[in-house]
Amino acid sequence: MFIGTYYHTLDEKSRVSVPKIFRSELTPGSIITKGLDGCLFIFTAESWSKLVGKLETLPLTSKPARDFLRLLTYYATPLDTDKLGRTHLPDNLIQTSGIKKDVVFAGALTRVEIWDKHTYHTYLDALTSQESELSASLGELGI
Amino acid sequence: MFIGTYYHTLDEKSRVSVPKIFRSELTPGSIITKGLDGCLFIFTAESWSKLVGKLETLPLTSKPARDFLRLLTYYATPLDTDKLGRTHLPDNLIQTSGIKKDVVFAGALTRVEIWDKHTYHTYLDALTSQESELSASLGELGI
DNA sequence: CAAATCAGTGGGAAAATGTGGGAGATAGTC
DNA sequence: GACTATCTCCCACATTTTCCCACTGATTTG
Repeated sequence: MFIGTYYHTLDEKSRVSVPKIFRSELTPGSIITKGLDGCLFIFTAESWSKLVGKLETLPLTSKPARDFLRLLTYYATPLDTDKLGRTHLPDNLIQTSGIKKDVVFAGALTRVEIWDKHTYHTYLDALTSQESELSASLGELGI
Repeated sequence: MFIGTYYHTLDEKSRVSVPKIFRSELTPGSIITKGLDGCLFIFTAESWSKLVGKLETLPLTSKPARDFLRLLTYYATPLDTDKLGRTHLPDNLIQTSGIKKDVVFAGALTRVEIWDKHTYHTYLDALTSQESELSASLGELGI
């Protein structure tokens, strides 16, 4: 289970430290790819294969299904870290997420999300102002 | 069952003592996260895992679902205490709750709530003046 | 009323983590 | 075949975090 928010920096070699407490769960086989709302997703091997299982059932004839599948798979790359727990971010992932230097890792239960710091705060500010509407609408889910 | 109100102070290292009588129920696995109305929630391990079970069923494709999930998980952090019963509050929780130095722990049956002292009193004053309207609207809930 | 114990606060030291830089190896090109 | 550029691995330093100890104030008991 991934929770919490952690700040790190991208160095000149496009390396970034994976937060220490996430490492034990992000075993080899984890996949990093383009996410939704402007962030990147890191899936564990397990949650990735669950997602792939669902994607494979989508009909080839549905354009939104093809688009969604491509978004996830085109950008996907294995997450491998060096001895000190840093991973290399490919250029296409850096560009699509708008990551500059300051990076935010945020836990979202089954996945880790990576944000550019500025994008993250913009997103979170918007979220906070919708807080009451959100909690009201999800009260309907029995939460 | 958590009841009562207790005052403590945040030190320069962002540590705060958990009220003694709450500790036995706040076993390892308890989670602090952003609450509603400006306070923080401490969930017991049990109530948190119930919540997680529901959150994990939310579809990845729903924007409101992603938003709500992030609101809860991004701010979440394990409540672990040092040998003297203090816990560390991460910066994002301090900022979002407006906690300065004086902190209020308040029991709310299944959870503990943490307030900035000033925010707490402002909230409570407003509450007191609405008492009669409140009791009226609660009639609708069958209480 | 006094003494002792317990809870809360503050500070200091040691360990661990994050960041930057450098060296070596590999691959591609001229 | 050699040179250059890129990528990967490794090491060291600095900062942050965590653990431990001591003091103060309050409450309870003898």
